[in-house]
Amino acid sequence: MAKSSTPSRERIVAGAADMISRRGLSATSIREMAKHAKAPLGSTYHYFPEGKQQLATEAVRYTGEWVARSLRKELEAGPAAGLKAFLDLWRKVVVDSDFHAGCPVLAVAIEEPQDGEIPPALTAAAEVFEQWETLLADSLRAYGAQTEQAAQLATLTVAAVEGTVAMCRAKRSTEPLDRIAEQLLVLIAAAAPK
Amino acid sequence: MAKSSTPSRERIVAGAADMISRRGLSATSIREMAKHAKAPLGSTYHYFPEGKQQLATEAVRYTGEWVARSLRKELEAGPAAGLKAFLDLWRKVVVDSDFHAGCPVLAVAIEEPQDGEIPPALTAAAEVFEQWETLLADSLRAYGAQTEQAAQLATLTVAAVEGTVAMCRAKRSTEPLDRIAEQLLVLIAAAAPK
DNA sequence: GGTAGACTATGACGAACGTTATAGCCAGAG
DNA sequence: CTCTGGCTATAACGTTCGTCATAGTCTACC
Repeated sequence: MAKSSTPSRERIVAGAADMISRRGLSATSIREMAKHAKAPLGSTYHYFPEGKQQLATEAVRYTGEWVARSLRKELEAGPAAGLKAFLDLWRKVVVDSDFHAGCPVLAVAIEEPQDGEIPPALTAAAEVFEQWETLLADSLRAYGAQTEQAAQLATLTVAAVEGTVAMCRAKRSTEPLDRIAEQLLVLIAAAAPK
Repeated sequence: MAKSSTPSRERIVAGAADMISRRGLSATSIREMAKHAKAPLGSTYHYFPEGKQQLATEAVRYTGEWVARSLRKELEAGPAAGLKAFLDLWRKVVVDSDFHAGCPVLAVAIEEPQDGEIPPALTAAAEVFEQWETLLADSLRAYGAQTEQAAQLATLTVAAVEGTVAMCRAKRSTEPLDRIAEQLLVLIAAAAPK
């Protein structure tokens, strides 16, 4: 008992994140998530008793932490290095999946809440975006950027990368990523001189 | 006969674009699209015999042309005016829908092709992005921007706005749009001085 | 006024959906 | 050994999905 850290549970979450990033939340069925993680369907409802919403929420947070970890590490070398890592990470996701996968956080963010209630997965997506922005903005400020400028630039960076990943998938090319990389690197160099 | 320009057909396409922008493509059923346009289900298969994919493709192109029209008009006053119109247009979509609607082109762009085939709706999304970028880039060049710089800035703008619209929905706030607006306006003013 | 062809109404098809229930397995504690 | 409780296996529930077929209505021209 109390042995709730079975590798099976994390495998389901990681697999769910991958599938959501490819097909979107509502096009991904719980049966497929289970099969993709080689777990029985019953297990998903055992680990995630609140069903699909809970699984989606955890997948978003899982991705958020995965990216944040890389971001935190590379930002130690300054905001430009952090941005490069951010760009490379998403480029790898897109290329390795042959333009099939993207960002699961974005995929969840654009699904409409149909009740009056705001689904927890959407709130989680907002928090993940906020977290990424804060990491970037803090680093920019630490390297000399003005407070307001840092916040604006961080938002621009996260939004542009998210949008560009989607554009790369549609165009089946990484050229959009290459283009915004140049622009963002210049911007960051100018805003955070030291 | 030959009276294929019934208002009913366009109503279905416009309604489909709206619904796709809210819930994504696969979460939007043909039955709901028909009901939303007050058209019978049979009519959708009469007007769009290739089914859901055709309807999605036309919805993407419809939105693409709607935005391009506004863009072309406002860009006559220069790239800064065009950008402002682009931002305002999407801000209006997000606010008027109480953060429920976004961009249907983005929604279609992030759906995985499950066969080896690339669905026509995805190709249409790529073309729409390309069209918006070209409109912006041409205007930037006409006002003095370098060729390469103009292309990069146009891609950054479209991608950032698309990503920001999604962020605004998740956060239920227009603040991200306000932030990137400032940054992009400065960028464009610097790149296209006259 | 009759006939053709554009549109609508209705219902059905198999498949897949999210979710739940129940019975079985199989480790470790007593 | 027995027993408990975490996990699995299997089947079923009601609903909705995309798509198709068919019969009916309506309108515009000859």
